[in-house]
Amino acid sequence: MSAKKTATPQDITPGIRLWISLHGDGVFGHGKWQLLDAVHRKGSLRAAADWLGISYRKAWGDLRKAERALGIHFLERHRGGISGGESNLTEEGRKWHREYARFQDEMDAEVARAFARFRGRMEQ
Amino acid sequence: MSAKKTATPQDITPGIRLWISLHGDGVFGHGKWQLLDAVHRKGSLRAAADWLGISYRKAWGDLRKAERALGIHFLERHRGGISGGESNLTEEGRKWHREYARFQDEMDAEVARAFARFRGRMEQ
DNA sequence: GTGCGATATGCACCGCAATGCCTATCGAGG
DNA sequence: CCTCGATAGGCATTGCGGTGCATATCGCAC
Repeated sequence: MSAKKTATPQDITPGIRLWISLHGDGVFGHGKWQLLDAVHRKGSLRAAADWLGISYRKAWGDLRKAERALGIHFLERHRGGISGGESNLTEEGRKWHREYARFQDEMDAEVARAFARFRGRMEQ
Repeated sequence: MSAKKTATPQDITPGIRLWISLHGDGVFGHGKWQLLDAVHRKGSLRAAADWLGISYRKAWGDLRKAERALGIHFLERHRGGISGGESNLTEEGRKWHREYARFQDEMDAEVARAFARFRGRMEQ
């Protein structure tokens, strides 16, 4: 082991959380993106919630909040039918899903760079 | 008013939160930076807490957590004396205070740029 | 050696957001 | 027309971070 107590160990990592606010409060972030992502691949909000390990109640509430705040319909919902119902991303939903991911990815890469510089400055 | 419900209004803004983790949990972020900042200009932890509008209890606990986790002494504490005591940033504390601010500033600038690109992609 | 005000720390309590429980409603299919 | 499973949503509960309270210790000045 390298043995030190004062310096910056290797398991110090940067954290970042991004979101999009309307009038100051967050209405879309990583959690809701994951939800869109899960719906996209599962075909229903319920299956998406189960897949993510969160309650349907929360998933539904979160999505509603985002849709109301942004005035966007992310999902095309269908109730009833033999399967009980289903949900899929709308055209605009897919667009958000795709572009937000890119936004997040760009920032993830950037935080790694900025943190490396920070660390460089600290260790001299 | 511009009148729309589906598009992206002008008061949609990006949010970002940065922090530094050790073994996965955050030990230093904006809150603790503000604390260092307040101590720097006030000269005591108590005055800093009052200045920030948080309880001394919390300020003290937060700082202790960060110091223990990182193995760094941010403050040089003095108990007793006619004034009761005081605290000031150590050399290393000032360095963190300065460099973390730069790290944060760089990311703030970056998120503005990335979000502008995101918005540009969305409105076409 | 007494008083004062800040550091130091445990513990009990409180407020609010997240979590979960329960119920209603919908509609294709048999 | 009844079943089934998912959407829809009200409402009770809980979990946890922050606040407050209490107590101890320190050391300079008087």
